[in-house]
Amino acid sequence: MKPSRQNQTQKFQKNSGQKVRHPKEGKLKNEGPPSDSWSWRKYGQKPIKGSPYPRGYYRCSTSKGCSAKKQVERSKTDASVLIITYTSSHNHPGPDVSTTNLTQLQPSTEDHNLPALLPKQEEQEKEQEEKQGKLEDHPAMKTDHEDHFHYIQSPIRSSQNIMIDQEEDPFLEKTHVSSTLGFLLDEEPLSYSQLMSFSTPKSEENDFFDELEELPTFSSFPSFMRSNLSLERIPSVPS
DNA sequence: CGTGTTTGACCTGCGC
DNA sequence: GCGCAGGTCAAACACG
Repeated sequence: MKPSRQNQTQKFQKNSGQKVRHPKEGKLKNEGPPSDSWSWRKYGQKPIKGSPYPRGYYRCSTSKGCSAKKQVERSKTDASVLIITYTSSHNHPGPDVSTTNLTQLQPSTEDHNLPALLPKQEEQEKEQEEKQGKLEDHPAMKTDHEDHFHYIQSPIRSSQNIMIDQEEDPFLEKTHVSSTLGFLLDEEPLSYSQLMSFSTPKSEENDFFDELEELPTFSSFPSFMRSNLSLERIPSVPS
């Protein structure tokens, strides 16, 4: 039982009837569209210690019973980078993939597709990681054992690297796969086409995506990565 | 009308 | 045992 909370909430809400600001504008500007075609409902936002940017909490609203969640936060080092962490898997088929524009990606089953990342990008990404100092600790990816996997996307212009991190892998020592991974696993049918369309119309970026297309995509990706948690770094172009 | 966003408070877990 | 940080909830408001 937690009655007090409701009381407080009500109180605070009633007292501050002006808390509501610009829902859509704010969110779009800050975090940008969820790069996936699923429907996400924001249910919370919290400032993270050590990070100047708050972290947003989203829940899959595509299906009522879906427990998929995702956390969106900006990289403290690169404000232009969005780090999206997916938790839990969708227990329902993807949204209308055909309706959305994910014509390129088609998960074999209903699962997810993993974009691949070029070797070059890996190098760049590594550099970035070093800068951030966070990736250094986490090998690009380890085997996931539960339900979280991170899908990181870095600024296209700098280096679009996708890496999955399993910080929660006490069992698996950090396997340095960073050099081999190049994938983006994710349950969300999102493709680079989406990314590029939303963040960089430049030829350079296109080039990058172009390369991605040539990549062996996620074929080398174990399904474990797409299982549950993914971290994704999305280049959010600051205005 | 329905969906989604915003926001402060509350709850839980972890570290010291 | 206490404090801190992170994560979640629920009501009101805005937009399509």
